[in-house]
Amino acid sequence: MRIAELSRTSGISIPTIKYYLREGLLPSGENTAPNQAKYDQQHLDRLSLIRALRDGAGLSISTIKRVLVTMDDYQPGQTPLHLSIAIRELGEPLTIPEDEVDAYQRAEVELNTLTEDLGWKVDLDSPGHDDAVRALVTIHRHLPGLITDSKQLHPFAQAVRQLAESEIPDSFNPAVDPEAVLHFSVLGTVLFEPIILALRKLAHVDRIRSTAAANRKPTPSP
Amino acid sequence: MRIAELSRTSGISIPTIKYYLREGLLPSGENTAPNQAKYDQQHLDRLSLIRALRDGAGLSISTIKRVLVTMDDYQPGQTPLHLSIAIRELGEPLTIPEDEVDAYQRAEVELNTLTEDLGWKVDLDSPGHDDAVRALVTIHRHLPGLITDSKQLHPFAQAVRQLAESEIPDSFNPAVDPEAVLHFSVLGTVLFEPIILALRKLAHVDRIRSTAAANRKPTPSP
DNA sequence: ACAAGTGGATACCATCACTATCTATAGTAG
DNA sequence: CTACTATAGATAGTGATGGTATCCACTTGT
Repeated sequence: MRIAELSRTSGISIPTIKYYLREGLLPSGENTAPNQAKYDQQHLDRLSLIRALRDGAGLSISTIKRVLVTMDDYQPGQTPLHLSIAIRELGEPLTIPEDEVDAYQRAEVELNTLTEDLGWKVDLDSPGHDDAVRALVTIHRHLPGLITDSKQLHPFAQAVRQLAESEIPDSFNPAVDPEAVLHFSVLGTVLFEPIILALRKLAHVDRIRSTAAANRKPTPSP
Repeated sequence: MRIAELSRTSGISIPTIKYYLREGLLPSGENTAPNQAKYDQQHLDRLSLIRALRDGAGLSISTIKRVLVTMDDYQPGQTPLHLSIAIRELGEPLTIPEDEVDAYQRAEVELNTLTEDLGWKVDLDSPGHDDAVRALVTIHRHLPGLITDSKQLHPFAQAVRQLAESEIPDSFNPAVDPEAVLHFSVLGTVLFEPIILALRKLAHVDRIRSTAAANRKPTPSP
């Protein structure tokens, strides 16, 4: 198909498609002449993936590019590691301002303690590691004293682990069609994020209403 | 204190402070002359809150403004409702493109079914409602057929509820210093979001490594 | 008296994610 | 063949965002 059809089918304007081509998010079509190229289903799929990453978690074009490049690196036979690497690219790489090295170091130690206490098999290269460190630093900066001991995070982290268990059942086996798993995992990681955050807010509301109702009855005369 | 000290203490440049003043995020200082004003601890607190909302969840200036304006509306005695309203402002208001009305309607029905099934006491005005609808629409668009029945989300939603329970203990009582609760709730909602998402990724890694290890042993000869 | 600091207004700037235009050429209907 | 539209690739422009920078007529501190 030619670019006009690609645009019509995907619902993305031609200038935008050209922009994605320039930025290296979309591979060029196969040239049939210096100013003619043909595109196929792969290009449609790629455009759909780009939009999903953008709409789902509002990823920037440069982050999407990193993810896609890593996904394209995939060679059959290297699944579990590669899957991690691709998902790690969803976060921004950690850059530590020189005047805050120790804040980051403390956060990193805190995170290591937490994951070791819980027995999680993760390491510094795992996706989420850098994001967690960054988030801990931000919390300590803006709510200092809230977390004085990483043990305080245990119930919280265990609840998040429950969440992960509900997403990845015991039967999960990445050996089945690794490429599909890669695609689905990246997309699932991103598309469920907003749902989690939204449901969390709803659960908070329910929780506050429930505890308020429960607290009202036992203490009718304060 | 004067603006130079406000800037030094908060670590935010004078032009940026003036920008926040212009945008209505920061109230003006008390004028002592046509070109002199004095600022106090409230302004420092406000600047810190602005940065927390920005750094924590990357909220836009306009969203932060909406949140702050709502928080400022607070009148003693109206806590639980007001708390909800302030937190609802953390999300973008829902605007439905006219050509997708039914996709949004279906998502809304799906969400209502889910919360009713689970017995959550929430309504259309609850914080998270609009975000959840938006997120469901995005999932259906990019992974059509993944969720055919809202019951599929039950384990997932229950896990999120566990999370909320770990954050809001049974003893939670908003009657104690409502203003502090408001401040803390808004900040907590935002600052824990990146931690949740990061820990989720780490939990995924652990889960995949664990299930991979478990699956390897029972099937030594495929 | 005078340098340094201030509030308020306005202009400017860099980044981001597109969007538009231009040119030389290719496909295509009559 | 002609006339027309479509195309690749290059370059330039746009609107929104989140600040910076400059200017002015003043105060303030010394």
